[in-house]
Amino acid sequence: MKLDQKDIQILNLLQNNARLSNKEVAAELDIAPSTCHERLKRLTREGFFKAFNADLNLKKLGINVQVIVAIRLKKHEREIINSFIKRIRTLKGVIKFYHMAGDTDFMIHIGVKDSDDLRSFILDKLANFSYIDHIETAMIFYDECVCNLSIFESEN
Amino acid sequence: MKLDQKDIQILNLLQNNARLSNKEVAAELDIAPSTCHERLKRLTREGFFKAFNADLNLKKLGINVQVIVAIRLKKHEREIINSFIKRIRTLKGVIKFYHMAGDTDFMIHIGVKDSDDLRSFILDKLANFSYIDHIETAMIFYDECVCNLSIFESEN
DNA sequence: CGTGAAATGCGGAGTTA
DNA sequence: TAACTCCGCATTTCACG
Repeated sequence: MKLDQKDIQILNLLQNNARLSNKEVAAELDIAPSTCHERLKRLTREGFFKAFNADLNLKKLGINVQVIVAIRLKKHEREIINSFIKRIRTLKGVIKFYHMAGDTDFMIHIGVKDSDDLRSFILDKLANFSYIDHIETAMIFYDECVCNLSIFESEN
Repeated sequence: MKLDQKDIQILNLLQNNARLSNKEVAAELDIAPSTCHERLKRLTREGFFKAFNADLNLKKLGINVQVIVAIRLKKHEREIINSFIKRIRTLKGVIKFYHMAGDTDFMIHIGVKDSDDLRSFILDKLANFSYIDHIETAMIFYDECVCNLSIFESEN
């Protein structure tokens, strides 16, 4: 499917403000709400959006510790990878994970209440996955979604 | 501010489906739309939402290469960190970044069209920041937002 | 719960090939 | 004519006080 400039503008707008109403998007693009609505529906139908996420203020929710846990597995068969991913999805505290090429197989971004919870996360929840070879934890001072995709270049 | 179970449900719902209408959220919680509307407004007013992001299907946008660039700086004065963060925010291709404690100072999640773009990103855009000591790049096979915060534990 | 506003779907107009 | 894209309008549905 071909995207024109208007489509790209819609994607770009919603990327950083996913709760904009159709009317607001239309006003921004300077087209009629009905037109905008059709485009938005089409983009959704065609699968251009993977999800719409609310980025919560974790501090206000008592989540004061954020870390990246880097994990190396002993084996890399697809089956083991898949079952590890399934496991990750169920673990409370997981915010995002990356399956990587290279020395580290997985990087998991987790958020917990305090260092006790972190300890429990790693020792009780993670380390008992039998194929884990190595775990390394690094604290996050600050993280930010930038969402500055190169396809939106022409708008600057 | 105190959050009750309904508030937490609202946060949890919107976290993974930020474009739900007020009516839909209300139906899910089994409360009146007007009640839900007030709670949602209150949560917004009190700053529980940092942002609402659309998670785009990067493959469909021609962004075929995603990597994590791990960066170590030569110095760690606040001024240098801040100016590096400012720089990161302007770079096309940046999706998310983490400011870390430990050996690596920054991890930047970037998405580009192909390996040529990656090369250009690192050599032309990144490496000319004078305080960079070391850059390491690792390819992302797959990444996923899980958003499985521990405060939502009680709902399972 | 009522009012005003927005979402949604349709027919038609303008454009291009 | 056929294929597209947009808009205006009418109806349903929703936000919000």
